[in-house]
Formats: sequence, C-alpha cells, structure tokens
Amino acid sequence: MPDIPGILAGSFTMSPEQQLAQLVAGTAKVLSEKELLEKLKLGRPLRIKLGVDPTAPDIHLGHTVALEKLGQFQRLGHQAVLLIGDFTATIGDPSGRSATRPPLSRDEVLVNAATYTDQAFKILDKSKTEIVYNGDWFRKMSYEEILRLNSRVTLQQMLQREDFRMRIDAGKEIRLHELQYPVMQGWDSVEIRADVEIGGTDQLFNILVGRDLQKEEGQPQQVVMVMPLLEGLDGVRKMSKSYGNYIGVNDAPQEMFGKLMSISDELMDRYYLLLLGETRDANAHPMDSKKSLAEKVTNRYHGAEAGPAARADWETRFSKKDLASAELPEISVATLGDEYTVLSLSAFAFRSAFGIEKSNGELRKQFISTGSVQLNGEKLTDPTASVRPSPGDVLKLSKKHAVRFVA
RNA sequence: GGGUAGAUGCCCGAGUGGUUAAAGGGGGCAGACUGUAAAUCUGCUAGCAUUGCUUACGUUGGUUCGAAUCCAUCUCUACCCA
Repeated sequence: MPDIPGILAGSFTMSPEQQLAQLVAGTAKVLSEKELLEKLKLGRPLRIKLGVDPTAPDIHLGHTVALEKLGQFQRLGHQAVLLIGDFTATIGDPSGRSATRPPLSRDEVLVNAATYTDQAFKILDKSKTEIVYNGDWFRKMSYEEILRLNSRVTLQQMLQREDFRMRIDAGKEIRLHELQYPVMQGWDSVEIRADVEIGGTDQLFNILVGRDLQKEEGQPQQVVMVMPLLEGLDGVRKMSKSYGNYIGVNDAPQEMFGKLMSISDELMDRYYLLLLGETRDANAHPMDSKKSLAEKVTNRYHGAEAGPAARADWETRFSKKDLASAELPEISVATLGDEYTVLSLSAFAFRSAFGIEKSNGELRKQFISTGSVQLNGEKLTDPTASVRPSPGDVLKLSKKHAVRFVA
C-alpha cells in the first residue's frame, strides 16, 4: 500500500464551499455532495483518482471531459492521481459492452498508455500529477490474495450490473474474468487511498465497488463523481469516432478551430462547461464566445501560439472570405499531369488534399453546376472545360474545402 | 422440434408482375440566407458516360416477353407453442 504523500503546504485559495460549487458544475452525478464538502473541509489536498484504460491509441475531446475535471481539482490544490490500467486493460472493461472485449497485448497497452499520458499532460500539470500503474500491485498478487479479495463481493452484487444483466438476458456469454473487472477497479481505489474517483457515467457501478472495498478495508470511502458523455459535433449523439462527429486532440489547429466554430450555440454551452470548466458570458455575442472557446481549446492542444493563429486565419477565410490570403492545403503543379478538366481537377484536389473520394456524378451535380467550384473566385461551371492551374492559383471546391497550387 | 411474421438503397419505411434506380421521412452533401450557429428555402444523395449503359430490393435457382413483386431452395431475424 503506498504511503500518503506528505501534505503540501496547503494554501487553498478558495473556501470549501466555493470549491464545491466549482467542482460540482458539469457533473452528471456526485455521491454525495455532502461527503465531498466534508472532505474538502479537511483542509488537506484530497487524492483524486481517475483511471484510464489504455485500450485505444487515439483520443478525442469526449475523452478529455473527466481529465478536465481532474485538472480542476488539481488547480484547486488537490492531488491528481492518474491510474493507468495497464493490467486491467488486458482484461477489458465490460462497461457498455455487449460482448467480451478482445484482450490487448501488453505491448499494445504500453504504447497506448504513452500516447494517452502525452495528451493528458496537455490538461494536467505533469509535475503535480501522480501516475500509477495497477499492474504494479495486481501482477504481484498471489492466488490466495485474489481469493481473499473475491470473497468480499457477492455474485449477486456483480450481477446487478446492467451490462452483465443484459448479456445474460440476451443469452450472451460472460467469461468469469470479466466479473473481476469491477473488483479490480475497486481495489485500485484501496491501493490509491482515493478520496474521490472521477469517471464517465458508465463507470458508476465500478466506482461504487471501490467504495465497498474501501469500507471493508477500514478506509474512508471515496466520493463518486461521474461526468456526462460529451455530445459530438451534431449535438445529439455522443462524440465517437464511429459516428464521425468527433474532434481529435491531434486534429490540426485549423481543423480543430473550424470544427469548434461549426457547433451549435446550445452545444457551445456544454463544451464550455465540460471542456473548459467555465460558464460562458451570456452577454457576449455567441459568435465571439465560440471563437474564444475554439481559441482556448486549440491553444490547449497546440500551444498558445496556435489558437490566435487559427483564429486569424479562420477570420480571413470565412469572415472576410479572403481565400487568397488564407492558409490552405497546397498542391504542387509539378505533381499534376498535363490534361485536366474542371471535373478531373476537382476530383484530384479532393483526393490529394483531403483524402475524400467524390464520384464524378456528385462533383458534376453538386459542386460544379452549383458554382461551388471556383478558380481564383471565378466559377467553373463546365465540367469538361480544360484547366491548367498556375502556381498561386486558389481552387475553391466548397465552403470548407479549398486548395492552393504552388510551384 | 413445431408455428407465424419478416429480410428493400446510409438508416427507417412504402411498394405485391410492366411508366420502379424504386414513394415518404431521417441523415448526409451542395447552394442561397447567416455568425462555417439555429431556423428557413432550393437541389443532389448507386456507378460510369454529354438523355444511354451497368449494378441494385437477404442467398441460389426457376416461371415470364418482362419480377423487388410469382414459385422453389437456403441463410438470418422477431414473436408464439413444446
């Protein structure tokens, strides 16, 4: 069991009540606010646990919501404990799963964990974050200890869980090791001596198991704090790669900025709350608020220079509609063949600059005949006309897609 | 094991022998308007080709001048009975 790190000269700038108000904002559920307030009143830095499963290599803003909350605790002077589930990842969290998750190899897990922490430290202060790997204790456990741990929970408790229940009802298999997952996550909390555990709404059950085990061990029970799922760009469905409505933390600055500008006003309020932990100024013009949101988020992932630059470029391009001075993907004329029609050039530009395949029919019907395709502002409405772009020319394909030709 | 209903384009869903590349809605895309917001309006939404061709209505085969529509076969799904 790790020692509790020495209490840092705790100079909290906010009263427990003020902290509470800030911390509760944006959460889906806190069990309970009363307990949290009591802990805050202890006057020492609380140990805030966030467990991550390094199962996917790339993360998007939806994954950062819980991290942001952890960061908020950290900024208030509490101890962030980032738990890397290197051991549990090899089992796979059954949360929200309708089937057994394929196990990951240890190497895959470590690679994913590294990219994850890189991203996490864009939100968290690395020097003040404690990182722990649960393999450190689970790999050492003897079978005897495992049995002892398992004797603390009942099958009935585990089966209360909705995911398991549904799988039983549906006649789907549940492998016994999957039942271990919540127990292990719970044990992590004991090892960490967590005062608070943060997770997504799907983590509620697992976090509660942590409370049970802490009680068994005679520890104070952790406060449960679950965060809502972040809606994606459509404002309706949760942000997910498979829905194509996500903003990747590795998206290029301009792309990130642009995607953020395209969200609805309602969604903007959510993003303010869940991504920045702020409330937007209701008196400001929505567009200005959105620009400032986009700038802050872009700064966070690409450095303080990136936000203003992306903003300036966005304004040049979309507010002033000045494509000529905007930063655009470039295509070298040297890579072009000799013969190009408006049609084939559009297809080529879409493919090479944006990786988008458009059928000729679609290009003809939607992009060319509508006047969307323009060379230096001049509409190219004849798909069969031949064109020969020169360096410096700007080809606009649609509102959001344009390229510049260079030598 | 028995019975019933069903399987249509990205999704939902109409269509029961010919004018059906397949109604309608959703979603998506493009344009107009705008704040790359919302709302609204217009158009597109199988592929290739300058009014034609090819591929498509779970599978395979058959009937027919002609089938998503009829017959057989197989696969799958839902519900009911044992």
